Amino acid sequence: MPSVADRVADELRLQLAEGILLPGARLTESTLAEDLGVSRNTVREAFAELASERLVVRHPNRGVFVASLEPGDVHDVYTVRRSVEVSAIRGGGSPEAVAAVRAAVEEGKRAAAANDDEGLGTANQHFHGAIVALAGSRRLNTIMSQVLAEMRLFFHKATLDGHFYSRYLEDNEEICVALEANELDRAAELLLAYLDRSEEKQTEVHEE
Amino acid sequence: MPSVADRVADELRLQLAEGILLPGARLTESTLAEDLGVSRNTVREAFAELASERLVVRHPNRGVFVASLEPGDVHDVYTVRRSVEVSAIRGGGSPEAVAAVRAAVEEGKRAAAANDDEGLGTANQHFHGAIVALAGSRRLNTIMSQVLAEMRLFFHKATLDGHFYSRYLEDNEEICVALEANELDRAAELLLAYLDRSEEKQTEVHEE
DNA sequence: ATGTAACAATTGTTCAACAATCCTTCGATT
DNA sequence: AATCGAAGGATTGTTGAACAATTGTTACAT
Repeated sequence: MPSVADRVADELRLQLAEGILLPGARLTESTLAEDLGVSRNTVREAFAELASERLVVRHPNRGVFVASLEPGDVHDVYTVRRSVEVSAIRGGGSPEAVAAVRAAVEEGKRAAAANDDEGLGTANQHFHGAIVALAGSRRLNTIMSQVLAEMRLFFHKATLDGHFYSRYLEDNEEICVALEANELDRAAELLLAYLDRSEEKQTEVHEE
Repeated sequence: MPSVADRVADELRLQLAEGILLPGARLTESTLAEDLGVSRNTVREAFAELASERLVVRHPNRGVFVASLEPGDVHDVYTVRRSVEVSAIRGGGSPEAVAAVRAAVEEGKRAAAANDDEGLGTANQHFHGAIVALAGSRRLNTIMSQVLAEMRLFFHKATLDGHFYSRYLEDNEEICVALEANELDRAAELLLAYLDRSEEKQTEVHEE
């Protein structure tokens, strides 16, 4: 029984992830309300949700816009990821949580075998989500899922690039193996190196 | 010129931190709107803000309530803190950022000298905020300030306890010295130990 | 070209209404 | 007496319309 505002927010989140709404685009309350068949007030509540997730930015008296990456934001996002993911993997995790990481790795392999680029991307996100889930913290999980949502929004082009994830598969496998062997320091190092490399790539892609 | 909704949210945040609104208390839209002289819709927007900060919980069709600690939440909050604070201190930081940490330590000493318990508490929060600020990440900073707001809400009683922070002063000093000497691993260890001890204490206090 | 005054469009906020949902009270039934 | 269920009241969820405040733009005068 999700509320109408929640469904509006979900719809927008979807369109943001799909790249239908591009960064910088303006979201006008009245037209959105009409298009979705809801009231302006409801749209506003949805905006409040999305703004709290940084998917959308409010310019007072000017309107809300799809969030766009400012210089330094790529680094900022990766700073959060390094903090959250590395500490999570350092703490190990329950066998089920580790199994979830493994499952994400396999999901990625299947997607690669099927030449499913989009599947590869979501599998990668599942992988990193599973890493954070190792910590078993509700709050860390929501932090991570918000960061991932931001990345979907910003790096949409990059994820469309086919072999962008190609290398990641082996990385994830290696990290997962280390994790399963309980070599946590090594796993953390690998993950950190991965994140640094990934940041570098994303920074390149985003400079144009 | 903050919006009305923002001011309502600020007012509520204040009352939450002050302990005027206690965990579990119900916040009725209509009465709040009347008391603050604003519209129900505006109150709702403020609620959306606070809910995104976990200061308040929405029970659909039932109303919003001041967030209350469920079993495991103390541990959860400290899991976030360990993740964010420890990684931040491990990365060192600019001289100005380190100076800010030092300033928070001195602020705490002054408060202790003046027997100002409340000042001791806020100084401690400044200290940990400054630690996270070492990382120079906007997102980590907002995450931390939300966590601190949660702690203010939950542990209000504890902060009223005078010598609750007494030991913390020396801890902070020691951590700060290690940081200033650029002994980052040692500083991280000290901080981690501090957090573990703090969690233990808070857990005790909260079990009644 | 520059500044300014009117103008249109959009947001911020209020108000009033109504449907949907929840909680309680009060019976009715067994 | 206890249980169940049906009204009743209260509050939330959502709508629609209105208006003030602010911004951006256009047209005009200098």
